[in-house]
Amino acid sequence: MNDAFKALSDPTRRKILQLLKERDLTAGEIADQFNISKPSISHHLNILKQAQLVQDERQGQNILYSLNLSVMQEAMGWFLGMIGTKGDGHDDERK
Amino acid sequence: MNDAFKALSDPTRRKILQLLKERDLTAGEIADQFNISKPSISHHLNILKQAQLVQDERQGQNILYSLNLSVMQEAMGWFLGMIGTKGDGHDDERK
DNA sequence: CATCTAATTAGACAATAAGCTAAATATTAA
DNA sequence: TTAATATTTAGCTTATTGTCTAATTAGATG
Repeated sequence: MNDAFKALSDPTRRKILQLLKERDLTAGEIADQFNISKPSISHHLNILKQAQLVQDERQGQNILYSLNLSVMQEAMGWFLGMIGTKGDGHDDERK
Repeated sequence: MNDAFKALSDPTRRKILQLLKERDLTAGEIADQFNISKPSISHHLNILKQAQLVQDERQGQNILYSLNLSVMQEAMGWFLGMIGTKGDGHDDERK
């Protein structure tokens, strides 16, 4: 979960996720969208993979990346908890 | 928005936000919850303030911090967009 | 005004992270 | 098996970040 937040803190990685939202892409197709060297993109992809935000699958010469939404949903749960009723779970706010 | 994601990437700062969810706290009260020096906490608070995730208000000798949920809601919007229908907005997926 | 408390600012330092080039691995194809 | 393509791994450099101590600012109080 901490890995996910760390991974999401980089704008390049967030953009990669947005690209993968449209469709699955190979490492090369992803790299083509950025002015960043392929090894650097590979590194970003690895960080996203560690955080379980993406999955990869070799398809012949290519490696196809796809979104893994389950961790993203977890992260969203964190926000929901944060936005929920102020003070929930501790103080007694009943009227 | 990028500042918000950056701010959220640190576990100490996320914990600060969770404390503030329960109730508004002074800088000192926040610092008391951590094994980290006051200046370091002050720095974290400043990052949260830059990201507009918290607000501060001086009250006499103390400075009271409180959550600002609007940016958090924006960030959650990002997740909602990500979790929404795959490929939305670009490919034609009508059946 | 002198002093005490609360909090921040300044400056230093070690660890982390993002980027690059060059080299290595894996797969396909000639 | 040699060559070509796709991707990753290794190693390095620079920038950013989290932490600390010491010094400063701001308000409250004797």
